[in-house]
Amino acid sequence: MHKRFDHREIEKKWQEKWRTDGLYDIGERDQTKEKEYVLVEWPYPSGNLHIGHWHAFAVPDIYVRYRRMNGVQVLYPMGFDAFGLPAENAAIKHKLNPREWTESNMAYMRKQLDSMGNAFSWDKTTSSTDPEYYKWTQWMFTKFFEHDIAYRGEGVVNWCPGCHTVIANEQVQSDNTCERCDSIIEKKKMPQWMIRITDFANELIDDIEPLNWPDHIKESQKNWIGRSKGAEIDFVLSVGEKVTIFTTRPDTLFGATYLVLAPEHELVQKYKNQILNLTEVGQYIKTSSQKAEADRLDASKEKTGVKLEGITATNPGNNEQIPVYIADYVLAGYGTGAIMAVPAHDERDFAFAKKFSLPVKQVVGKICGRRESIGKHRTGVYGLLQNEKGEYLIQHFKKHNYHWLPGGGLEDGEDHEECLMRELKEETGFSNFTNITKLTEIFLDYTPKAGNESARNHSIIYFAKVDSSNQGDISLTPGETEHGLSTEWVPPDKIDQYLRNTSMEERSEFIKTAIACAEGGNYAGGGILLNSCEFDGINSDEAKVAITRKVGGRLTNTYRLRDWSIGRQRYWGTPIPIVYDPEGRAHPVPLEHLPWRLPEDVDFTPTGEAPLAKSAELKQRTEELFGAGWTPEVETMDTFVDSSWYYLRYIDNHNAAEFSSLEAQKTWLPIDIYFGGAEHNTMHLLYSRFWLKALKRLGLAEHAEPYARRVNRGLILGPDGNKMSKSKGNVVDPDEQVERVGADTVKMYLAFMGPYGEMANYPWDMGGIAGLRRFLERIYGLSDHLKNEMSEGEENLLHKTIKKVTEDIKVFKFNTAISAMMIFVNQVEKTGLTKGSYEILLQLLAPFAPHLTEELWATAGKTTSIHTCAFPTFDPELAKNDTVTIGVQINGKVRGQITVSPSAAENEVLAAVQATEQLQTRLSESTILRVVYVPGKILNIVIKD
RNA sequence: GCCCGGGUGGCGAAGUUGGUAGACGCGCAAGACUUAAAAUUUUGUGGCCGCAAGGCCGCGCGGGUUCGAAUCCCGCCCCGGGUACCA
Repeated sequence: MHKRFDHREIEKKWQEKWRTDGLYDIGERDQTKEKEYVLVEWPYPSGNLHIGHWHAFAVPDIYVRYRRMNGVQVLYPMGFDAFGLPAENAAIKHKLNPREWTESNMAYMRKQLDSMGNAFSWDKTTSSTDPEYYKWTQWMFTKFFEHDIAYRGEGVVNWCPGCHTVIANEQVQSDNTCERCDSIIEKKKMPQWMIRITDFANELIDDIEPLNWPDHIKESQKNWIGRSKGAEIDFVLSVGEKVTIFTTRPDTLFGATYLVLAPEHELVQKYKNQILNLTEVGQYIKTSSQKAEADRLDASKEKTGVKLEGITATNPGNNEQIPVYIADYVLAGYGTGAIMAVPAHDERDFAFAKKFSLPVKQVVGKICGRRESIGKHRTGVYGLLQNEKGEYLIQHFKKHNYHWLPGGGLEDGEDHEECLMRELKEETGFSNFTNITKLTEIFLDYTPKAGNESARNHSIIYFAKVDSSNQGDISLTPGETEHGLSTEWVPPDKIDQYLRNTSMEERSEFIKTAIACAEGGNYAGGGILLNSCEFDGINSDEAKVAITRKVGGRLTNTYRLRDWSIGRQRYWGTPIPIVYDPEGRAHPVPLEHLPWRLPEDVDFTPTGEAPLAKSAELKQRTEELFGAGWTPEVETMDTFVDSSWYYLRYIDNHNAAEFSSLEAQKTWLPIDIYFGGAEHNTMHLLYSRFWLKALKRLGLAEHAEPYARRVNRGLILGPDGNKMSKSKGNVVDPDEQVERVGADTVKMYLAFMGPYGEMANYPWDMGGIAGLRRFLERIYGLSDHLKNEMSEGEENLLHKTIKKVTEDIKVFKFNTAISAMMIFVNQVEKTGLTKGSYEILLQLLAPFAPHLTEELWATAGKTTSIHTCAFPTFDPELAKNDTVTIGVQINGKVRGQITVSPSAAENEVLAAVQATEQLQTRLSESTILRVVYVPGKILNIVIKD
């Protein structure tokens, strides 16, 4: 019978002791120790800690404690991101002050956070609503304003005509109506405070590469920024004005058969008197302003648009007159808000052209090729095309697990080129390849795993010269195949999909077709132009430059990323520290008047006016400080601004003279690990990365990147497997759980659910948590099993356990670390353990169950905290196994097992297998063709019956 | 729609430089203890066939490569996150 422990008493006792001892306060930087800055996303004080907060804060605490036990000075701060909409909504609903609501929430949540027993560095805390915090948010804004990083610009907002105010996307219902008044929401351009984040777009893309982040997050960030190389080209309209379009495909200029402007494009308003169908156009503009952006871009939805009657444009390539449309698949905020439409080479343009019966003119050829599977060691794709000099471009795309073989298996004495020539002859039936030259190798975007460099994906391009006398049998029309009209280049990884229905028998015919089709162009950036006057026959990459130059265009990058609109017509946020002089010019509020306090005399119920506009005190304050006729800015800042620099305040939270000294930054930055949820992988990470770069540009920061490493956690679901929500009634209250089974159990259960660094979803399971409680109870009773002598295998198991726990904590696989300790306990409960082993187990467990282990440590007679001990180390020799059981396969199927020494040689193992009665019978009547032996893993015997 | 993830027993999962699929925990079943229950404890537990030995099938679905595939390649399906004023 196990002793049960009283978690309520133990946890309370030790939390108080740790607090009075200041055990976790970080204090000054201790230069004798390595530093580590572990950051978790600061919570919004919604009023109640939920189980997701536990998952976010208590599980990384395991790592923090582990590192401290390794002698590292680990900064693990916590604070509150306390401005935001929910406080204002609660205030409106319950007629309270947002500050009171927020502060009482923070006080309550602080108690809840304390109940975790985490090793938080509370001496470094801060909160975004603290005037000493937002003072610096404001100061940085004024610096950005002075350096033109912050500016007054135009932004697109959700405008509710009913409430007469801007509303959040979240407040827009799925039918595009306002959640408060059900009016239809309109997109509206309004003057906005903007941050010039696009100025940093290149740095934000380029600096991300060296970071120790998961590739998928880097990918998300890059995609969000969406850099595309292209060109701006001016088209002259019949009204005499130029319109600048952006295109990523200037090489297709000659295929532009119409022009499309975003409905919001300024020229539409400017020349509305020239538009003959203005009523129809006006109607369309209104309708599209009422559509969500995602709907406008939805490729599956039918394209809409209206022709601007009375206006045409001149294609600067060929001087053709082409019609001008407005269509909402073109966005005002991307590129220049105007495009040249090339239906032959853009899917969206093609769909639009089909609907409006516009001409489609192809100006590059199409992809040709076929998937091959020849012989044992290769599979690949050939693409062939011909340029104007009568040369064939042959592309061979190859993906193989073992190694890359250009063109396939080399025969004796053959080099790569000879090999490819031979195979091309065999495969195509053409015998007239006379010369073949490797042009270039392309490494596809793929990172080889360590030690396996040969396995990367290649594409290799060869030029093959062909005797031109033998081309009579190639005659097909470019652009036409059984696959229909091609409207885009097909990238290498889509070739399989494109060609999958082609059978092996058609091979020779297909490749002939491919060669013929290739008279037009190709894919992968090397296309050849058609129907483009003097550019015919030129490679499309060259044509991009040449055509842009010819028509006076400019090669540019454009970004999907838009400048950051930070103004909010809300009360509960950091006031934008700007005042306007009587002439309406904006001036930053100088440092001596910061913090520019949020006024208290405000009615924040929505009336259509920004809440701060209603403050008499703010008006008066402005006039007093700056003079009569001066007026305050009445907008507050997006809360993403507050959370863009909180990690800088943590490290210097009492500094009254600076937001964060360079000294503190040198000491603590960069953040070594930033734990957080996937929901912040794009916007928050991008904004905060930007913020530091902007500070650095102004000489206010030391580093260019804040987060050296990013780790995502999964999501905790309700017991029913759905996302927790009050309406579903599946919310798990952590306080109840802690009361019932204790903080250590809750923490360990969350750690045990699955690997921490993976973005899976984990349903909460009441039975599962009971299992962890049982485990801790067994630990509590383990001192009954103490004995003086080591049992057989105890030392080996102990060292294996230390090894496993150590290795797993380092990679945040707390689940398997716990499982290793369970295996240890399962064993020693049967055989007993020495006091030494027992104490090491407690130390291993200390980061996971800090209260219980501290209690047992004290019970064992120790007078100092277990959390100040060094983490146990293992001896690799003692952790080794002297035998290993491997699987025996026959023709790839497992037919038995055999226990051998890990270092046994293949012939020894094979002999042992042949001596085994059970396997002998299977082997005796057969011929062994091949034996594959992987030491420590398997022995596979390939036989023929 | 677009971008990024995830999918392995009844459940959470382990196992990924390709090498015995299901460690550990939950649940379930049977036994011990108990007047009984709870708690505790022992044993068993992927599915199908078989008394057993053993066999066949199994990692969302369909193909492929390989002596060998959860793992690599191609094509799909379902679920989750983000989508710029929720934080």
